[in-house]
Amino acid sequence: MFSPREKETFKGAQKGLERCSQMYKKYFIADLVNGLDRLEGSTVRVCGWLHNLRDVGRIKFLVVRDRTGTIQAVFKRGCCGEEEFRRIGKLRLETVLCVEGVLARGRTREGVEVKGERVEILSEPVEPLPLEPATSLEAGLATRLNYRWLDTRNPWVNGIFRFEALVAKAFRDYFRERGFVEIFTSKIVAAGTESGAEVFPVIYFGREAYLAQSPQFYKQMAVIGGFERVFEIGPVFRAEPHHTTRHLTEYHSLDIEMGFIEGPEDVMAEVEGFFRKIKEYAEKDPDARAVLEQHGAGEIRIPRTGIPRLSIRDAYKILEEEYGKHLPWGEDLDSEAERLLGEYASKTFDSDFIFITEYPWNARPFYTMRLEDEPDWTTGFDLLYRGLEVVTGSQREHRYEVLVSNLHDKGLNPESFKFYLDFFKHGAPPHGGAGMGLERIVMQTLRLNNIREARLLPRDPERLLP
RNA sequence: GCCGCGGUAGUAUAGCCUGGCCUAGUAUGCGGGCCUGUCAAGCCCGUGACCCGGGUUCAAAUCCCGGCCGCGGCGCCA
Repeated sequence: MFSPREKETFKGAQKGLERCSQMYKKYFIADLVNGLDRLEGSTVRVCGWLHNLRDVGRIKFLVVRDRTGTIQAVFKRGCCGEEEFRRIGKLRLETVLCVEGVLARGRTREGVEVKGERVEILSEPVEPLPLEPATSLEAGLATRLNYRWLDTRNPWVNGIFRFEALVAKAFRDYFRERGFVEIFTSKIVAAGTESGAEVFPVIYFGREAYLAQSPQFYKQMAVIGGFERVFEIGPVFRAEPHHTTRHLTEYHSLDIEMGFIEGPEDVMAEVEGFFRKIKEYAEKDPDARAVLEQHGAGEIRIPRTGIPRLSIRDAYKILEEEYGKHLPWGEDLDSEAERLLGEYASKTFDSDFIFITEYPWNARPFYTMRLEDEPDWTTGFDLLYRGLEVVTGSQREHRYEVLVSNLHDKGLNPESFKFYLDFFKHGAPPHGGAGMGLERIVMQTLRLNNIREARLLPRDPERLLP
């Protein structure tokens, strides 16, 4: 804890707080840095957080930070009253303030500085900082998450979420362009989507309900309901007690579902188009480029000829022959196998991505369409991104009788899926779709080592706050 | 859920194996002082910690047990 003296000092700090005379912030710091030619010599107002303070006696340097960058303000003795000047040297880090002064060329990293004339304090910390944004990456992730509002002031951290927003935009833009309609489905549901997976129960006016673990059934309903092609960005909830670097109990799913397809290849083509869109945006958008650079992420590699496709049966062979890893025929891939196949794609195809297709029936949910002549195998596919599963999709079974028999085949009772089966009774086009993990895409693109980094407020089996 | 490792000032760490020399070291932050161009500024002074509970022992940060939390692996998944 903080010493009583420290606390006492901070209590006093609130006195003498100035009223803010002018709230609107006209320029971001990057605007000033980039607009030097136009703005040099004019009086500007820089608002943000006090990132650093270097007091060299009769000259004081304030580094002010906002979302877009940092800028140095210089205060020399005589710039303002003696008392004011003294007070500037005593400012605490992360004080929210506005500096007024003349924008000038300067011997700084940015090549710009503000000849400070006045400091307006908008808000001061009331206790010593538990985490310093400038160096928050030196702290453990748990500590950083406990003080996320300080952590996200760090540009490296903030960049993750600006990039995440761009991925979401790429998703919306791409699928709208492709004729998909955005839908918003309920997250309070009466039954779990896929048998076996853990759900969070909620009490719904005295009845048992669950948080949706996937919009799967509803996006299919929307296709059948005449929308033909739909997409959704929404939270999904999984009550699995994972302790790994790639699982969350709540994450954002990017879902698509499309009608009138010939096969799973039509879905894969759209998924691939979306990842090309991310690549395009990441390379075009200056902020995204800066974030990728700052994270040392490197380029997103998608072969010109297309993302390679590999049937899981061929994958078994490659794992056996190239890596000496044996998986029983018809088993799902484990995480090591996914990592190895990612490596294989990188080395063989110079690709960060590889589609694994025709997953075995016993590893896929009942609504997956099986291959016509090989019912032990399905139209189900995964997309591995740098060795991690980021997308799962398939053609769905749209024939009512086949769905019922598939349920039986899985040992499930069609009665408990009646509400879903009813969708298929009145004309359902052949369709398919995919679900993608937003945080996983961001994690892989920026090469983060824990998915919690890619989630503003992560939830895991232990963490429920902040 | 199972398995492994861990928990020391606000933060990050040293010390733990081999109990006593720990009045718990270091860096940074925080508080005070000096300094006319710093840019992870520098220098001086100060402040502040052994996760919780039980046990072993003359003696526990150190050894043992339980709990909570953290990091990671597995299963499962996006």
